[in-house]
Amino acid sequence: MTAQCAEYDEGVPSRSSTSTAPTRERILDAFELLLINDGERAATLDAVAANAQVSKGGLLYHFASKEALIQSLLQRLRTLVTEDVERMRAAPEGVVEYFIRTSIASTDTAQSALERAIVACACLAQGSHTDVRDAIRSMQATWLATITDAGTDPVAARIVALVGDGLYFNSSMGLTDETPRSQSMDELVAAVKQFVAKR
Amino acid sequence: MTAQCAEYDEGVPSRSSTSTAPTRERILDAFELLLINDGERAATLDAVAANAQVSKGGLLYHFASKEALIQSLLQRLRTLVTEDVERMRAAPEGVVEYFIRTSIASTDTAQSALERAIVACACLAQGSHTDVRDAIRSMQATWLATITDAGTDPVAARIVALVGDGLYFNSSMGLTDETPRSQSMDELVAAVKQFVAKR
DNA sequence: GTCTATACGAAGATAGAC
DNA sequence: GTCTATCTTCGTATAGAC
Repeated sequence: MTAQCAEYDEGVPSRSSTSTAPTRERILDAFELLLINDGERAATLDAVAANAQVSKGGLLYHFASKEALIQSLLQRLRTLVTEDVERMRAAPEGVVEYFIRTSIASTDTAQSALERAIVACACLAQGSHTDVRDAIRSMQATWLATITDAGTDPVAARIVALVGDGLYFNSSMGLTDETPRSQSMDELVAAVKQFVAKR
Repeated sequence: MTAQCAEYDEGVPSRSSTSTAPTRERILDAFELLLINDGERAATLDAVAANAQVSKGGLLYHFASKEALIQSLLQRLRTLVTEDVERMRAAPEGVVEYFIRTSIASTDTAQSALERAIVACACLAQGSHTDVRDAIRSMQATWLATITDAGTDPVAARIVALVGDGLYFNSSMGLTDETPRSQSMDELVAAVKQFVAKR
């Protein structure tokens, strides 16, 4: 195992994925963005291909079917969650603050890649994609465990987790103007931490 | 205005809407249930018609287009929210407890009708239905105002609202086995109330 | 690896019979 | 009010050229 895995310009599908990233990644990014911005219904193979700047045939060379596209997105989510939990465990500001702040749109590259994957998968989860739901449930379980492992009271941990879900719910459904470093976020974080400390 | 408005067997589309309710309501119920259980993609006119036990032509007599169907669902939501806020304001257990407990699947008829409408609309809101998003945002604003009007500290109110959103997020996305009177709900309510009281 | 062309079914909507 | 065609467009997927 050498130390490559260079990741290209990964995580920055800034301009509708007109990036120089390899086709496969560009397609996955386009799929993600379509799900986030326009919902499952709009994320058709045609639309994905157009946004990734390949033909439908080109897309289907990389992902043999729509199902394959979904599975790859799920795989991306799982990888990002694993990495995130490690950062969370190591966070100097503490697990709770890290969790709350990263529950809304971030400008940090690694973090926002995760958020995009989550919101995109949440869109798919509303349909009857059992495996997508399972992945999200498993992610939530991991978060909850990480919070309680850090010594947080179980009920408080549950509330923290729900606040995070609430933030995702809002961001998966249109504009939460909020940024992770806004004043209202600071107040929210302070209040939650105060609550957790008192239990 | 006489005191009819009998509502038929409204609010109980228990068995896939095989009810005796008038066709229009049966169709709307079927649309709602399809959105909830199988997502936006599955809620096609064909599927709605089949579940409401009318033909597609019959459906389109009552609702001239899919858009009309959506608008009627939105109207139903707005009506139910208005009624709910009145109940919330008058709730003997207090605004906060009422809000938290009614944020998950209820067996109460009036309450569950609202929940169904919300979850169904949340599914639609992921697409680019601007008006659906607006309706949900307005509903959230009303709730938040009701909580703060009851004397709750603004930051605490925001946390309460987020916990509610989190509960909806989970229930809009698959099984939260939770019931409004389970032990874990009692603990959750107690903890939230304790937090609110201390601010 | 990427494209064009095409098959085929599904989804929304219309027309008109009963 | 409700039904059965029928039309059209869209979405997924395949075949085969470059």
